[in-house]
Amino acid sequence: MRLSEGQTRVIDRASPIPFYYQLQEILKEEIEQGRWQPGDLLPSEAALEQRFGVSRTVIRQALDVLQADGQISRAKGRRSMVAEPKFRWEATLGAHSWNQPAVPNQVMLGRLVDARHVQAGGHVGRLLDVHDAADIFELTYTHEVAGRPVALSQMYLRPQASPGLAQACADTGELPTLIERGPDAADQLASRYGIKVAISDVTVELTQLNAFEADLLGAPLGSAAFLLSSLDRDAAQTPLSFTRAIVRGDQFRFSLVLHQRETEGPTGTHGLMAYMT
Amino acid sequence: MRLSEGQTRVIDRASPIPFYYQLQEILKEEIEQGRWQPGDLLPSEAALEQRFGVSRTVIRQALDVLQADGQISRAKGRRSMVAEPKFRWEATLGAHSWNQPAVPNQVMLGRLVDARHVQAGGHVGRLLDVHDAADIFELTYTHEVAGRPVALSQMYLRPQASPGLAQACADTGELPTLIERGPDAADQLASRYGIKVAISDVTVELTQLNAFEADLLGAPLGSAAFLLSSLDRDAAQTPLSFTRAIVRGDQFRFSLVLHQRETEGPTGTHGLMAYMT
DNA sequence: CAGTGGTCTAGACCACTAG
DNA sequence: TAGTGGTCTAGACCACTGA
Repeated sequence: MRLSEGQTRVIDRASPIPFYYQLQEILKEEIEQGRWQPGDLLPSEAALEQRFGVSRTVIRQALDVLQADGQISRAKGRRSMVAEPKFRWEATLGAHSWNQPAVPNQVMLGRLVDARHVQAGGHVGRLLDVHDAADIFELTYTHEVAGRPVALSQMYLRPQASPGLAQACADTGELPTLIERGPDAADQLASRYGIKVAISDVTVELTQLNAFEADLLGAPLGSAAFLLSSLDRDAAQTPLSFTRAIVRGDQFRFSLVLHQRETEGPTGTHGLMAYMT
Repeated sequence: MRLSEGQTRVIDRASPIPFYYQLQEILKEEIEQGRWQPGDLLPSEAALEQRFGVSRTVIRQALDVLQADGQISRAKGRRSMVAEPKFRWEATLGAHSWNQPAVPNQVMLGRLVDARHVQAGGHVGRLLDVHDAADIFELTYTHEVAGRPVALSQMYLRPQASPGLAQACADTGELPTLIERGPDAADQLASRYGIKVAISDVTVELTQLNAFEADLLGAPLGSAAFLLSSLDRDAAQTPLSFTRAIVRGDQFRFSLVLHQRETEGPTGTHGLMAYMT
């Protein structure tokens, strides 16, 4: 399957591999070989129909795969574009704790877009151990890097999370105005109300964007994303807050540096998978 | 949009929301409400065409979304089936190190399916700092839980990773036979050759299954998956091995318990997202 | 305005499953 | 063998983009 420069790979119509998958492989390879640079426009779907001699359905199935993989971005009325590489979020996990997380050379901006009371009923209320009639704070953030929206998070906060917060709520009956719209609302909670998280139970899974999420993130409906759920407790195991974050899978990857201890037991240590063996 | 029991939601043809997305929401809700249990067969695509009055294209777009989200499983010749819930992989991340990872109440079986020499050229060779002419070991594993294949990993190992391994290679010129086919190959490396990993650089991103991966995992081409890449180094920063693992996103989620230190700095502590703010 | 991608229809053929 | 999902074709209309 090795071809000299300039030659054009074609779809093998006798192959059992579906056309759309062969096509997706061909285009991915051409992108990786630099035929088009990030930001360049791909040929139109009609042009690809001509070049490969298949129907538009096949062209679009192939582009669907490339898009979900983060290789291209598409928008109505515009030709499809080769995407910028994914952002990378880094954290170092040493012998003691998390340390120096960052998106290198980039600033990730969190922006509070909504703050409100919600009824405690349902899943979140149960997790936070708040009975049905009571209120919970819901704080909605968007997160962007280099102007690109990459994530969306919703934090659900118990009014009883700290004495300071409970007092402020009792005084006003409202979400304390100290939680202002801005990038540092989470820090405000920690510094002004003394909310101390001791244990975070974080779950990472894959999902697809629903209409609300797709709209806020400017991404297509149904595209693949990370779903991070985190239940935070204090040292006495009392639940404080629950956070649900959606991170665009086509824009982001996570990177952890794990420092192993020499005194470890016999468990496998070759990468994360070893722990699953 | 609240309907009484037994009533059937229909597609709103005047809505700007695409038919396939409305349909996917309807079916997801019916699954979550228990209209069908895990293992039950959904109506056939033809029956859904009849019920909702849309073309098969729309039906299939909707089922694509549900499948990628892990809600249903599909197979040629058989009706689509409501899927079992995702597996959950757990680890506790304490003040000191990883601890007690597990798939609760389940055993995850790693099985070595292939072991061979490969040329060092390319990406992996550069990462492992091995020059082009030399060989690298490639160990391929599959991982399954409760009989369901959920992951696939390939470990690339430097022959120079430890004096013991280098000696064994010099003796035989082959992959030492001590690495036998079986679930404990990674442990063998640690215990028999004294390979000590000090630092693991793990990257987590989203990808889609290629033909090779889909075949080994018995999953559809192009379905969403986690891609874990791990570069493992010893205490002197010398690269030892590189592992690339594919974990089915429709079958798996990861769960971490983070124990925060009281002496932490001012960084936000409300869940993982706080580190991104 | 023409070009383009997003969505939808109505068909077709095939390989696979299960009765 | 009948039913089913996987793939593919050839059209259509729309909303949006950019010249």
